[in-house]
Amino acid sequence: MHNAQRYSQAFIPTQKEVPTEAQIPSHQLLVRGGMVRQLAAGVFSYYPLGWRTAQKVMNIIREEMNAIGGMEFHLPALNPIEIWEATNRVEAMGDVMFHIKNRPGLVLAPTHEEIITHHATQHIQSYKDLPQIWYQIQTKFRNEARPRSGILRGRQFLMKDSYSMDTTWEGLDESYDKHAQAYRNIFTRCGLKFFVVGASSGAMGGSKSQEFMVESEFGEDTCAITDAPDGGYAYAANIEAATSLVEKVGRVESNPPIERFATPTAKTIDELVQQHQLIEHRCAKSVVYICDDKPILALMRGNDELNEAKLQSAVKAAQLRPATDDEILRIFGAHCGSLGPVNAPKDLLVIADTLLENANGLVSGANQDGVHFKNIDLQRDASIAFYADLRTVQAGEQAPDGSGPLRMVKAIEIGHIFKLGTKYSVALNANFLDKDGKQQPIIMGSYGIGVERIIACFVEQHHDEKGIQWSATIAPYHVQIVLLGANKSELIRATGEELFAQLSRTYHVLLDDRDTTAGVKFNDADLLGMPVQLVLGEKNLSVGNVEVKHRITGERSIVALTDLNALLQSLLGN
RNA sequence: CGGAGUGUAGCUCAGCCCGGCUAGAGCACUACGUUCGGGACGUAGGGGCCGGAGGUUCGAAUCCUCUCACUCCGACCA
Repeated sequence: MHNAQRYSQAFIPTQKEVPTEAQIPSHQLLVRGGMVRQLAAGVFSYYPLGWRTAQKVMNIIREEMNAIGGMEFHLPALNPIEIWEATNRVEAMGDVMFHIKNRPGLVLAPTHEEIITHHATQHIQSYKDLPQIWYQIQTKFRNEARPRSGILRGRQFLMKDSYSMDTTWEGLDESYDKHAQAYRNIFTRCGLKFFVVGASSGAMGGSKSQEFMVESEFGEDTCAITDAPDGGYAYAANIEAATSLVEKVGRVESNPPIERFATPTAKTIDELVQQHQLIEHRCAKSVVYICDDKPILALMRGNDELNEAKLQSAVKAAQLRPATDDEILRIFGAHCGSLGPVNAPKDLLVIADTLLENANGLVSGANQDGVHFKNIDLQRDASIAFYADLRTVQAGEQAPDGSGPLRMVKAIEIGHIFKLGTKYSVALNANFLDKDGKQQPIIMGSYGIGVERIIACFVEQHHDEKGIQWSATIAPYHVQIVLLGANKSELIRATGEELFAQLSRTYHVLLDDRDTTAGVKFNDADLLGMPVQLVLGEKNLSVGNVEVKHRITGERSIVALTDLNALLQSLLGN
């Protein structure tokens, strides 16, 4: 990478106006700083400054991947469709996969599990060939229905993905853990504040998976987190998995027999509570879902919200959806305001949230319009197939590890690690001979990082009203030298040249030698956001001093030229 | 893919309802001069198929139809 750049010869098209298509700060600043430019929806050109940062991020990734034994590949974006058909993913991807119109046998690769596995099939023969970690940092193509948020969600994007291949499940665990640590190193070196959550593996197949997340109001996932005293995160979980410490409803001492009562105008829990002076937590709400074509009644505490993902894993359903009003009427003979676990249809699966475990003294619908039961004892009066955690946690509840009240935040996924298992190796016959001469499928893992998301998330986390505040690790340049009145002062010109030459031996330096006013240069410097600005002006320089501005803290100090190197070292950590 | 909105100069926008001289402003750009430590000022300039196609009309940036693109909300999201 070129270490020394004169601004007067560079292509850095900055602009004052915020582009209308850019809606979020990172997108706005990257465009205003002349780093990226949108070409079409979800498609971006990287201009030289933006590309430098992208390359620095990719180099950090590369170093950390190499450190865990990764081998870098360069794989084709054009893929034969047959390979994707072998794993059924043409169908699974559906519209997300780009197909080539005038060459129907080819598709654009949305990821590379198939291609990697294909090459493994060709070359991996023996357990002696394993383990391997293969990775690539390349452009992927996904026909997103709605690209948005600048480079956060595009139709073509830079992604690092790696694939581990092991002979044993223990080996997979090791490869997975290596990646988990490498990812922490990568995001930390890039200067991101992030957290890790467990995740469902979704359509990828496989078992364990974790997502690396960055808190952002522009995120597409919701997570429950608690803050740690050190400024990091203590507890973190996707809302689909998050739990909290909430007291169970439990049992009350007096346990009279079940009793019907009329509730003609109570259709909701709130109305029920209000009209009949009940305790909300002792009302049991019935929610009906159709899970793989079978109806299921899920019993929730009061106004607790059911989480579909939790329900799905509790009943191990491939598909599920809320039952329609018609279906409910047909199944229960009552409308949805009056459903309950007592006298439920015979073959109906009834499950309940763990907060209701063995509770009594409950109120719930009687499966007859306008009628509820009170004094329900779930042990005595209902037949609950099993209890499971089904409820969505609420902000303010205590985290399960006791680390404080939960905050609900939006988050952006910047990395994802999976234990894939043998899905792809089996489908594509990627086998090896073990020590006993037996053929076994390779045990795989798959690990992705969104390169551009790192950049966008970094800018989201590190900017002010003037511009970006790069960390030294991924800044396009470390130092921006601002020459003031160089056309009038030989001293400034000469000193500038000298510093430029000298500093670029150690740092990446941008020399603002343009013939323009100080204000323009200062504002561009703040917008571009190099961590250190060196301001060379007549007054300071005439007594052997320069001004050093630390972009991140905004701190300025006047130092003697002779002390400059020491200060730069402390600011840039080099 | 459903709903909403926007397309006029490199960028941000006005003009459109209510059709009418050569289509405007600010920023940016060019030249000259004055400025020169926080987006300076003056003077003079260059730059437009008013997203595209069709229609209505004596006349369309403006009205109608179709189409394309982009943005937002939703659905979707390894």
